[in-house]
Amino acid sequence: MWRSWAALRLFEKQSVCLVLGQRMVAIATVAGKRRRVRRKSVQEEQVRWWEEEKRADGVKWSTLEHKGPVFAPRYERVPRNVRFYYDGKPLELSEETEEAATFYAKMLNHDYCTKEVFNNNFFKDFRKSMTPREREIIKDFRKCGFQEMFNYFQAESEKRKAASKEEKLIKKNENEALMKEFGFCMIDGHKEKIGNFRLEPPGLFRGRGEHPKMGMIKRRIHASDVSINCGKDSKVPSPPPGSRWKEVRHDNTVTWLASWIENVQGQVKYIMLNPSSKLKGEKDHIKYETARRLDKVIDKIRATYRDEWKSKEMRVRQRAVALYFIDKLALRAGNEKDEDQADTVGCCSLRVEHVQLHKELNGKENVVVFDFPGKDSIRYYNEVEVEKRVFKNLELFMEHKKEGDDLFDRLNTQVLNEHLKELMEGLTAKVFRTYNASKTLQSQLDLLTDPSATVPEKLLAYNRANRAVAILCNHQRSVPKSHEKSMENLKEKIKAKREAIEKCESEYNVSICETMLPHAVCLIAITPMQSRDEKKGKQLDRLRDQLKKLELQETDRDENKTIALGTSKLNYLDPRISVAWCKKNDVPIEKIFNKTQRTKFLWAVHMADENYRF
DNA sequence: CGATACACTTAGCAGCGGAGGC
DNA sequence: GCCTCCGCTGCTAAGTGTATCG
Repeated sequence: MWRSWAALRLFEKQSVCLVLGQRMVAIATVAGKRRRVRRKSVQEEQVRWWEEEKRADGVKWSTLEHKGPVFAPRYERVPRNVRFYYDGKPLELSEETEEAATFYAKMLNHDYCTKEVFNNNFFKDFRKSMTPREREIIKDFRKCGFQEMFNYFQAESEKRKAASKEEKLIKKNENEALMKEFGFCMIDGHKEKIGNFRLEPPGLFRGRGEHPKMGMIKRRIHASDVSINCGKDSKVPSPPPGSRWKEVRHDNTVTWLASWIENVQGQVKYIMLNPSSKLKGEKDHIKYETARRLDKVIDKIRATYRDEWKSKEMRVRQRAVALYFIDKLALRAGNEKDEDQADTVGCCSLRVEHVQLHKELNGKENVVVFDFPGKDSIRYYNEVEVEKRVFKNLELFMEHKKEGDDLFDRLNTQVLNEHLKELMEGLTAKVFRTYNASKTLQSQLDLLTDPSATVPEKLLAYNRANRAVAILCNHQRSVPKSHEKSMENLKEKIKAKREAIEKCESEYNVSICETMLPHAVCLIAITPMQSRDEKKGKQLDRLRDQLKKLELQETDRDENKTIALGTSKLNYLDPRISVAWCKKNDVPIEKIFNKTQRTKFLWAVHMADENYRF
């Protein structure tokens, strides 16, 4: 029934090996029948944490040992003939200044360099990095010439691409060696993959949207900036020769291995484990279990907030309307933000200019038009028909307010979350997003899956269900540069395939006619004739299959051009729903989860059978 | 009580490598 | 065998939410 169990098992093993960083040799015969997997060493498989007891509160691990982070490669000066120009003339720069100049030069063909804020911020920091003499000369950004440096880096990049196989292999091996040494840690006796074991290299800060700090220089991180977290009795990672860590601590109530403070925004950055790790997997599992608990009380919560639309207290009304938006539209909570960040909002931080009320719009009544920059400055635009009571409340909330005023002036995320905590243990605003996303996937799959369909058809159904979630969560992407072209190519291919089918059909008909010749003539030839027919018939079937697949691909790609499916798959959809769907519908899991996703969701593959329901 | 610090999840994008078409 | 293009992966910014501070 489940054809791919064997394949799935194999995948698990591969994933496990990947996680453990072991070498494995898989031998496959030509027929693919005798498949043996040999391990170099017998080591424990990945922790089956989902079969273990939960740990006492707050403590995240007992032992933790690692090698510390990998530092960014040190700066190498550009060749002497690659020069920075000022006012049309070459100008020799000190090492530090030159490095800063290369940050900008590398981005010369980027959109960022057309933005005034970016250029101003860069130039300000650029001047800070200069020697007094340089600062005396370089006073006007418009007189700076980065082109030669830019050309140099382009050429270097071309060179790298054109490198020989051997050179590339050497690079690859070096990388793997680094990964092997620094990419893993030992935690509670198990080897686990680290997520980001390299410190962020210096460069220019690339904020999203209209970020006031874009273009500022993100400085190089040294050992003296880095805090290390590891087990008390473990070997402390060694800093580069001649340097010391900022601090070494042994805090087992947190999950990070190293941290530093980034200079542009003053935020703490961390080195943490890969999503495949027990620590992350457990947390992920809990997240979905919380969302499932919400399912049990959601009717009551909805009834309550509808009731509260009528409350005497403005505070309660606002809370109830906000919660309705969060539930119905999957809006984010909307924490307050500082002035020195891009101006984006979520539910609680909506301002009056972000919503428009229409008694009637396009044949719908009581329409609220949302139009605001959300996370990552992605535009949220939605025309929503709402209950009359909500509409009336919004009119009330907006009374006597001007642009820039908060829509929900008696509400913030802390207040909202405190209220939610009363309704259900562990309930916060973001649980609604997880809940509605997973719930939507489940119901859409139920709706769209035809059990008798082919695998490609089922996959289209799955993608459409996934897409419904991505739309709900407003997971957008910019239309890929190559979209137009790739659609054309696909159409071309489809045309060609149709022609091939026509051709094949006519040939098939001819050969059918041939077999209808008088028996006597055919007797001797019957075997070859039949096989030729069979061959044609099979070819025709295959071509038709291919055509169908292409057509499905066309639909899928076009529907997907501005929608990103990955984010919801990775962060919002209970993977057990997908696993169960695959098992039930005989779709190989690798058709919907790539290798990374399978490693991250290994727990779900084990936990869910075909009857799992969210 | 509001501000700030901290920890951790969620997000889109760029660059790269390898599969698949010619 | 070469080239194109597409998906994967790494990167790091930008959110959420709780704890702690003053």
